[in-house]
Amino acid sequence: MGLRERKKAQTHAALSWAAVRLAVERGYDKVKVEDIAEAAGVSPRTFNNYFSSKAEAIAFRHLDRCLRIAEALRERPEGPLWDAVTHSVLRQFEPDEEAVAHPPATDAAQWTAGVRVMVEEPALRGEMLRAGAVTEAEIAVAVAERIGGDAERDLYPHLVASAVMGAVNTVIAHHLRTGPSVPVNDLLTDALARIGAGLSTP
Amino acid sequence: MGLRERKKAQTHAALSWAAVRLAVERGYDKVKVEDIAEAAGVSPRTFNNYFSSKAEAIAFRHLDRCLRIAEALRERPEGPLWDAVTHSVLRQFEPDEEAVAHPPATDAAQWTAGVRVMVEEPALRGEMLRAGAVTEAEIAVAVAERIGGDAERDLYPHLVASAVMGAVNTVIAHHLRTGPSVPVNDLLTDALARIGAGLSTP
DNA sequence: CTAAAACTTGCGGGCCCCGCAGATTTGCGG
DNA sequence: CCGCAAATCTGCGGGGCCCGCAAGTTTTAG
Repeated sequence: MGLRERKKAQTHAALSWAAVRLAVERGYDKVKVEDIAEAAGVSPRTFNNYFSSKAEAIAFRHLDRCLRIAEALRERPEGPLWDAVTHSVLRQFEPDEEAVAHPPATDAAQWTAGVRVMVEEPALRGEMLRAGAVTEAEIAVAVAERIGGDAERDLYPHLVASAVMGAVNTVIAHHLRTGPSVPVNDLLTDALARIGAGLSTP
Repeated sequence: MGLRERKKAQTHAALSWAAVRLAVERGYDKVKVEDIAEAAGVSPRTFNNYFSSKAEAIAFRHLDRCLRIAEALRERPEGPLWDAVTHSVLRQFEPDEEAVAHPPATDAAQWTAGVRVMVEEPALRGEMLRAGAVTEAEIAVAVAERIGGDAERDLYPHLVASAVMGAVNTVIAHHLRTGPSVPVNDLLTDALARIGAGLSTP
């Protein structure tokens, strides 16, 4: 990868992390695109060369994490489908090197509180759901590859993908509602097992 | 219901139907809020008293249809859960009296083509997914009521709701992709049966 | 009939997002 | 090391969206 692409990736990341941090700290609509651009060290105009909206910049962190599920699924083409799915999902909920490096500067409680408020923002919810939908399409393709189907014509891969993302989203929401009394991993494992029970390969 | 509320409901419907019709005919970003307001016979300012964004006005038709699923589910508290779910979903895909009355003026093929283009619009996708999420919450409450659980604390109702909406969304997407070669009802019945198999009451 | 409550509308303003064109930086052979 | 072509950054300008506010108008209730 040349210097050019590396710089681009850096700016991309810097912008999205800055967007998340500021929105969590101050609240979504008290952050101007100008602020995000400044925090990332680029001009306001450049912001929109990287993201087509403020919400997209924030949701990009979510998209990035979700897409790794599909990626992990591709890298694990052996074994039963639902084992691979469960493993691929769980892996994305381990502590992340990049995550701990980027958005510190607040204690955990205050941070989660800020996140809870932020994800209520309608524009943001829509954008995050869209990220989930993009991921779903990727997972569907990965599943189709694995079982030798066609993501264009068959319903089954999309059904699986939808079930997976549904379980993930539901568990995340449940976790944000009820707090960390039950480990996320256990919830995910349980949810995926239930959902997967009805979706054995046709 | 007083005159006041009836007029409000009328304006609400007029605005959303006009928004859909214009967006399908001309394309999302060639429709200005001003146009929608004019088509519904109100001032541009009034539009935003009813909807907080252009996308929301269009997606409202989708939201309305989806919410009827939860409503139907409540009205059918007897029998096995998944029978009731399947029945409630299928009912919303019958021809609709209001639907045939409002957006005519084009042949079916051209209309679906327009819809296909429209739903690609990112802002709109997000808003429609958000409508699905709102519905999901409603369904979760309905399911919790039915099985005597608590939508606030239990995961299961949300898991069911997510699975239902996932199946519905997936089937709709599949139908838009592949055309009307297979009846939607059959796809829905099949998808719900598969999904439901893993989610019998815990 | 009258007063309060609810709704509509125009105005003003802030912000977002994008097209365009000129300056700047990077990649690549010579 | 040089200089050119391509990619990128930036400022400017503008269209459009959305909302608060303060009349003006309609509906409701007593």
